[in-house]
Amino acid sequence: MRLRFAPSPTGYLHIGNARTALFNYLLARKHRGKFILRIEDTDVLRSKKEFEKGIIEDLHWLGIDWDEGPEKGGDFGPYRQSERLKIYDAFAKRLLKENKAYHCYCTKEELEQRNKELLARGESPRYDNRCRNISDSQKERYLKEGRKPVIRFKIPERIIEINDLIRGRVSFDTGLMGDFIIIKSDGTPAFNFAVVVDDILMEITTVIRGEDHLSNTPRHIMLFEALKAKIPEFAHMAMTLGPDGSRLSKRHGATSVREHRKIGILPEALFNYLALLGWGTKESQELFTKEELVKEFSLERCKEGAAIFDSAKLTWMNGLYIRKKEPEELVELILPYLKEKNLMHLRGEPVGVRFIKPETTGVINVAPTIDKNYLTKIIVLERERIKKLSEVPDLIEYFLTEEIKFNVKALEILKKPGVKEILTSLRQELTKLIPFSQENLEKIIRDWTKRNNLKTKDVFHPLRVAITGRTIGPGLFELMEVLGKERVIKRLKFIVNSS
RNA sequence: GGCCCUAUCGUCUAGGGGUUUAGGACGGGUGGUUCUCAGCCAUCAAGCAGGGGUUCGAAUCCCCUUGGGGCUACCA
Repeated sequence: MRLRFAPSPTGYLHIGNARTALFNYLLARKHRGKFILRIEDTDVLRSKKEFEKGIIEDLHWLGIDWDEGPEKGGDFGPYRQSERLKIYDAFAKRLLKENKAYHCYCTKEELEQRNKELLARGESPRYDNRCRNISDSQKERYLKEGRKPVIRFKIPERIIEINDLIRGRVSFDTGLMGDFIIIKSDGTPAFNFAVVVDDILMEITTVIRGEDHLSNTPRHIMLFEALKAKIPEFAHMAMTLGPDGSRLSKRHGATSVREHRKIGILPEALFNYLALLGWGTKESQELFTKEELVKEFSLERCKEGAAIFDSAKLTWMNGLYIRKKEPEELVELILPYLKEKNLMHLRGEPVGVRFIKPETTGVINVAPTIDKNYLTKIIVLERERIKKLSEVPDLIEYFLTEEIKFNVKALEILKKPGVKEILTSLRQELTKLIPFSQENLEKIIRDWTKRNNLKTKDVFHPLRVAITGRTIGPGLFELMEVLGKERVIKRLKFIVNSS
């Protein structure tokens, strides 16, 4: 079994394409077949090397690997269509010779004009095959005019039936189609031709692709037949839609794998989530490891209807995977985000984290160095609140800056009558405390609260706000222990002394 | 316009003629745990697009309508 994923490097890896790649990958691995990456870069204008690189990186990041491909090599290469131009040319010549294709001299403008007229008359816009039997003199005249011909495939009129692995029998009447272009006037192959030639030569046995290619499949089948090649099996998977049910596009937010990676979605989460889009098990299982998916996946269980990409569910799943990670690993994953927000400063090995003032620009105001140990402790406290890695800097900022910011709600709480007195008294109590441990803190603060006939709520909350600047966060005592005596006292002092 | 695909809670889905008062998950509501948030636990609301058939019986099979998507490009 040989499967392939054939992206066009005209942009970064789209979520929908990533899902196509994933399904191909899963099936290939399940059946211990070969998975091939082929770059369809015949659109010279839009294709960019940078995107090819990006797609390869993103696939790897997602956890998808392949057996043959442009960087990897293989016995069926080259795997970049731009490097196979001679091959397409030879196949086109063969069709020409066998009278299964012909040169067409119509210009883009002429075609456009004719289609417009057809449409105006209420007829179907399509090529009228007029160059099929063009005379030699006419041909010469066109050539003299400087027209560059395209090569069109001569469509045999008949009914073509596809036995799609996902949607069953689908039939098309080729009599309704016009002869289509296989070689463009610049000599490069049209998509419909290049795919077929490549799938033949790369001995692809199963083609899994998006439903947008279903209507192209009869054209492909005609070409396979004309070239006397074995026709592969086809499976057309339903499209991935945006929240409003239209095609997933930029206006729906993050649509590329890269963007998701950037906002801190874990590859395992995206992998798992994507698999669930248009596929599911009898048990409606939600969480799968890669190995489980390879084992469980099947085309028979793919849904025919399109699926809407739900980022809320992805986010939920991401939180789940984050909570499953070891704190040490999470710290490593978070480092780039902290760096980006200027919340840490990397220096040599091992990586050290230093305090800096949040609004520092230019010269970094060096503060006490803290290490990954400290970060790990922080992450342990905050882990269950993390949904995306990009949220972490904001979540843990008050652990990493000397001066903390107070939000509006926090300020309101600090302004309440009696709060300052409570904090003043509490500060004295805490100054004496050794060791500054969670257990110790809880005991002494609870005792103090009881002794003063106060409700825990009226003590704990202001205390939290005073030392973190915010009303939400991890458990108060564990938070205080991690923050450390020095910082806690300093922050309390700041509040108490301010008017 | 023509052709093709498609349709179960807001979303992802289970269901493939009777076992279904249509199950699970996300999201939402409520309650509990708790200084807060998150998490966890409990709980609630929410759906077979509409209309015809077939059948003793239909979410499940067929047809039509409607909605959505795709192809109809010298894009892929």
